[in-house]
Order: sequence, then structure tokens, then C-alpha cells
Amino acid sequence: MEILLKNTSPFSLESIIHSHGWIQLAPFHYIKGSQAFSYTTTLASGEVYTLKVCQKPSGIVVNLPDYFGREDQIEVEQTVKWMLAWDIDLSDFYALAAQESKLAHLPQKTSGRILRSASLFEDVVKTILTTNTSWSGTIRMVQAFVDHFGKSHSSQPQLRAFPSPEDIAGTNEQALRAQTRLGYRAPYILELAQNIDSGKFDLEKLKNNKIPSAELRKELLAIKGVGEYAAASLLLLLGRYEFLPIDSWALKIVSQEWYQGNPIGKKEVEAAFEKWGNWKGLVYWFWNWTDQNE
DNA sequence: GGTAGACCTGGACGC
DNA sequence: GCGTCCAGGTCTACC
Repeated sequence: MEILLKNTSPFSLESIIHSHGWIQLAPFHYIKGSQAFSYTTTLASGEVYTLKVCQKPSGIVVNLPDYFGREDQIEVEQTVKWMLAWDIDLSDFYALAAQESKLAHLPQKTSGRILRSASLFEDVVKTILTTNTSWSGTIRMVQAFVDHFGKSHSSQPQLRAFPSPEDIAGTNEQALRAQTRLGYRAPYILELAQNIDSGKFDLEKLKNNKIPSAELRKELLAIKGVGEYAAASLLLLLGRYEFLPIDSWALKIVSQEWYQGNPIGKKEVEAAFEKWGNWKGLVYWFWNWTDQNE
């Protein structure tokens, strides 16, 4: 069974797939050679399924199990549109980008959308697992998290969905630490899952694009394990570009781009992007950085 | 508001 | 093979 998403403006699946490293993290699976991906997730009913997303001249095509009913299809369509940042309008950004040589490739390639997971819970957990570790560490922790706590596909048990808050809330810190090697991050993720599962915290409501960015940032910073860098990264995923995710890599490349490689702090990074106003986060994310090996 | 130290893991390195 | 050091953000206590 196929769902066809017809884009009304230029859209590049290839660009969004390569917008950041999420495609390398379970339960995403990049299908090499076809510029497509598969993703294992759950319906609201709890059923685990795997969808496949590819691009054809007619639009974005989502492959689903044949027995899915109309309601299931509507749910999947909404999920995929969220993951592909389908409704974000980048026309104003492209107009700005066209005037800057380091950004001119974006309108040409219709880049600028950033791949999201199906749930904000998944994106928050993954973002926490990018902090204070190497990228290989993030890949390892996410894979172990999915392998040990994600629900498996009924006919292909090797395929697992990302664990839901409910899946995690019932475990304990010791099990999380032992089975996933999350280290000191384990209690943060356990607390988040328990707060969501108990109804104390409605994380998914933060997908609402009517919430002011400053308020959204405050809500994200209130999550243990989410600091300024993680909050800014999550705001980028949510389509809010007013903040810069400044990590050690940012300090390095911004220094090399504008400060002759001298040691800099967050203020210098902010200053470098100040002129881009509310688009600064997106400008930073897609800036064509000078090759460090040149 | 700013700062120092602890947190945890895996990888690099020296022996 | 073993021990040590380091890198990576955030939290907490303290000033």
C-alpha cells in the first residue's frame, strides 16, 4: 500500500535525509542507493510497523502494510508530514540565503528542513544522548536503548520501534544503566519518561507552533539533561531558529571561519550570526563551512 | 550571574 | 592487557 504526498513547493527528500545525523540512529534505516529510508514506529493502537519513504516525480511516497485501514493511513500521513517538516515555509529564508554565497546552495537544493523523529520524546531522548559524548557513543546508546526497550515488529522481531515513555517508565535506573550504558543520563531519561507516562508533563504539546519560542525554550530547559545546547538543538527541530546550538564543535568552526582560529566563547559565536535575526539557527546549521583541511 | 567540580563512557595512548 | 588521560554538555553547590 502506498500513500502519495504531493508537494506544492519544491521538496528534496535527499536534503532532509542528510540534514543531520538522525538518519544514522535507530530506528531510522537509510536505504543506500535509493535516497530513501525506512523507519519502525508504532500506531496509536500500539501496533509496531515499518514504513518506507522515498521520492518519485509525483511526490513523496510512503509504503505501508497492505492491511492498514483508512484511519491508520491518516495517522501515518500525519506522522510522516511531521517527520519531514512538511508544513514549514522556507520561502523568506531562501530569499535571504540567495544573497549569501555560503547559503546559496540551499534554495538551489531546496535544503533547510531538518529530519525529525515521530515523537518529540524520541527527539528529546536522542538529543540528550548527543550531549557530553562522541557521535559513535550516541549511535551506540540509541541502538542499545531501542534494542532493549523498544517493542518489536510482530513478523520481523529484529525490527524495533523507539521505546515509548510507557516502555521506559516501568523500568529502573539500574536496568537502564546496565543494559544501555547511558551513564549519568539514565536518571534524566527515566524521570522524563515517568513524568510523561504519569500525565505530569505533556511533552508532545510542545509541537504546537503557536507557543512562543522563548516559552518553548523555557519548557525544554526544565527537562533534566537538557541545557542550552540541547534546547537550541531541539528548537531547530521544532522549526524555531532564534537560538544557536553552541557546542565545542561550534566554537571550533566559528573560530576558524571568522576569528583566525583563536579561542572564542559563546558571545563571539552569537555575534557572528547576529545579523541573521530569527533565522540565525538555520543559517548556522546549513552554513557552508570552509573545509578545515584546506 | 559566574564558576568549579562531578558525572559516565569509550577511545587513544603509553607501558 | 592494563592503567591513565581526555573529550563531550549539564547539574549542583558555592561565591
